Amino acid sequence: MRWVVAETGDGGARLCPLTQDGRPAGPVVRESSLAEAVRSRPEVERWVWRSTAEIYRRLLAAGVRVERCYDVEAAEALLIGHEEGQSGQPHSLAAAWARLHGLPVPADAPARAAETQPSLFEPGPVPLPPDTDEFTALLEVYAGQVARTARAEHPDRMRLLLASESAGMLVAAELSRTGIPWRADVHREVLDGLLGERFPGGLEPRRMAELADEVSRAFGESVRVRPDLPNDIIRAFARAGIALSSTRKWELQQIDHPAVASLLAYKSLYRLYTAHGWSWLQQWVHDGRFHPEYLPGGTVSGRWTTNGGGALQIPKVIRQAVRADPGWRLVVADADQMEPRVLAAVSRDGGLMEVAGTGQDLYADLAARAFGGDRDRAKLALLGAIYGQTSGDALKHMADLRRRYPAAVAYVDDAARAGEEGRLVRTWMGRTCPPASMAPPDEAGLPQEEERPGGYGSTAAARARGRFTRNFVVQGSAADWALLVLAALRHAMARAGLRAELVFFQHDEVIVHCPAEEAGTVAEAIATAAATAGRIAFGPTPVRFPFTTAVVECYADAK
DNA sequence: ACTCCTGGCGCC
DNA sequence: AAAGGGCGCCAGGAGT
Repeated sequence: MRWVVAETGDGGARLCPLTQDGRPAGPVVRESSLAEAVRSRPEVERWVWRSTAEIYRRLLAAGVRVERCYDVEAAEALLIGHEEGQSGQPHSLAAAWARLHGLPVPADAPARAAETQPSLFEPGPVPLPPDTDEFTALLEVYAGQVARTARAEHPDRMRLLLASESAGMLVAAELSRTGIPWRADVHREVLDGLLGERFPGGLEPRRMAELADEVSRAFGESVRVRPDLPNDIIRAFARAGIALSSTRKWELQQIDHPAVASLLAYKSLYRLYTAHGWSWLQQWVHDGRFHPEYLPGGTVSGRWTTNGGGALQIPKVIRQAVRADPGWRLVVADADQMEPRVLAAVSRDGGLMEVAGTGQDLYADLAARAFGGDRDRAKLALLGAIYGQTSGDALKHMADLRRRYPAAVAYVDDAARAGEEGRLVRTWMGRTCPPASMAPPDEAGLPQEEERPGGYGSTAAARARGRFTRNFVVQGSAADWALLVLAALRHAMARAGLRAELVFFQHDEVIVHCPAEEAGTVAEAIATAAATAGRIAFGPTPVRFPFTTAVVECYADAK
């Protein structure tokens, strides 16, 4: 049975059981401790509450684990996007309640700044009107959501999406609390080795200063050229007779000039220094763990983001600092060619399903069947189809692909056309892209083309939106599937009573930290979770979702 | 002092 | 060889 629970502000809670359609199925109980109220009711199948990030954080701190929940604010975001194409509209309980009653909708609270220490000025939830209590509002909004879900385009898939988004919220809260094992001493060794020693007074570390000098010298001028200022670099190359439109790496690599090598080396170190240097370590790693704050559904496509710490952009060289505890291992598992396999499953293209029905390297298989054995070309073609690439050999490859896998290409082409015409697209489970009017894509620098009324016409903006929606249906459906993997893995690990802990998630990759003797069981659980997720998300499908799994002591050794 | 924007690059 | 989708983060610079 489902129960709804709301905090009362004094550490207590109000709660009651719910009927199938979301109305009270018993008396409302008031308890003095939220944690005790939940802990003492293990028979509750799913807890309905306002916000997992807030309530579950407190429950975890009190040592209370929950198996399933329904996050009303997360559900509101998905439902409002599905119904009205208003992704990004306010989705707080207060906003949902106001919409229900036809009242002015309050804005969401601003995103909390990333901080390692709790702030004195936690913004807290968006307040309800003074004469409305949270419990009542929660009941009304939830019952409304149950009814709205039944009216979705695919109610069963929408229910699944709401449940898995909520599961993601539970996983995120647990991940943030657990953190990633992080050896600050190893991290410092890497920094010392690559960047050299630091000097007092906020100066650049030695190696960066040396490279900056080399860059200046290579231009052979008396003026100093600062490699961290793109304008400086472009002007210096211009004086040397080389015209650049930017200082991007791929553009610099094209030119022949003695400054290029040092400049590229500097940029690489600069990046490391600013993004994952000593101050990052100081700010984010405590007691041997890195605790990023995960935000499930932080992107429109359903991928997660993190708030501060850049947890989803950990550079390869820094991964040496991620080490298992003594006697423990890291089980590092990433889904093989997740997005092409998802495309096969959602488009139901016969040929592509057949290729994706093997556990083998999908690109190699694809290459053997359609690209004369050229794996790189096959990979490029398929990713180009998903990303909307239009240049280079992409168009020629698209033609090959379209002949061979017509339904798959038609699926993404349809999504692109919908986007260009200003329509909405959805993932397989019903996550919906933002409406065209909200975020008109902007292709700065391109000549403006005539715009037809009522849409983008065939402008650069229209094509950009087409690329976005083309990608959305694949990336988003993959994100939906990944949520189900996480949920299934979480349940399996809990059922098995392991000491293993999930410590990292990044789009198509999970890391589990576990005693060495549990590693085999964990690896099996991941494979099972992947298959389960595929079946639940897409129904019966020949498509397989293999993971590459490595059992290592150090994250850097996984690939 | 602050906020916002941009360039660049890390990850998927 | 060339530059397509989603992000976060940092530093510098412009604007206030």
